[in-house]
Amino acid sequence: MPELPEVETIKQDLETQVVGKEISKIEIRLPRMTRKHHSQKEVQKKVEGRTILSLERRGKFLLFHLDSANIIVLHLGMTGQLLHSTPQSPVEIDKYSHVIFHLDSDEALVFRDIRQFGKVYITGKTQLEKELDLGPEPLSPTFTEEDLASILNRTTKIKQLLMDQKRIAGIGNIYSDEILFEAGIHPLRPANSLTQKENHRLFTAIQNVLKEGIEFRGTSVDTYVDVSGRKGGMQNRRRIYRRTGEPCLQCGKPVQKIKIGGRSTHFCPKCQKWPDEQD
DNA sequence: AGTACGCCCTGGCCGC
DNA sequence: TGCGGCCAGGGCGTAC
Repeated sequence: MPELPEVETIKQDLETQVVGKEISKIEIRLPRMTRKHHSQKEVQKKVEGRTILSLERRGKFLLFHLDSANIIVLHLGMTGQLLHSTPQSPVEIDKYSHVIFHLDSDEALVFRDIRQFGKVYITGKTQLEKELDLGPEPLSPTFTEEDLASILNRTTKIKQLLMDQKRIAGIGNIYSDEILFEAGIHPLRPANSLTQKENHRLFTAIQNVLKEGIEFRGTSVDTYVDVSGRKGGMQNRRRIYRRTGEPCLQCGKPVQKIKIGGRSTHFCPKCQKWPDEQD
């Protein structure tokens, strides 16, 4: 599942490879991937012949700023991949290759997505933020511990809150489990029950875990690969996610799995306690 | 308004 | 070998 570190890795790689290049043609092989409010022709008209001026990541979204008032918005969903095809290493087009951006000099960006939860659409600069409707960027220098405290001011379970894109952008199921383990906070805790000390630990864990994810080029626990088709390295540094039954790396107790809001949640029952159980 | 939940989609895995 | 059933889950629409 591409979350903030995976999308950031893709963005940084692509920046050096496609900025300044022209999109000669967009090939939409599965029209439902461009759902939203656009016809295929409308998308083609707004994209074809345009140059990619810059890339940006916002939460789990990858944004292509064009030399017009428009922006290509891309979300990789659960199983999405964005592969850079070059004449030296061409990408094979298969039944999961749903959208292809053809670039100058026989290059292309291939949007592959097995489960089709991803999407790509065009929007204008002025309505971008309103359409994305995202909370603050956790790795932004302007994001403070006080900002986090104000986000936590509600009864929602902390795990669900960390995954709520409207409250804080970019954290999904893998990194929320990793962050809560790192902070020593039980995933079922009401967000507003965290002490100031725990709030501080959570803030630090968010920064550290996400930065580590970027440093190790993302988590390839499912289908995630970078623009060259290579796996990340963060799955080997996972401390809790999908380690059900395995010993906790801190205390040795078996890692437990529960469902929260329909999502599998992994935690250590000893290291992630409720406050009144703490010694 | 804020929260909860079913649904979309497909491959992989398990048991019979 | 084949097949039904279940699991994985981000975000969106709908219901309360």
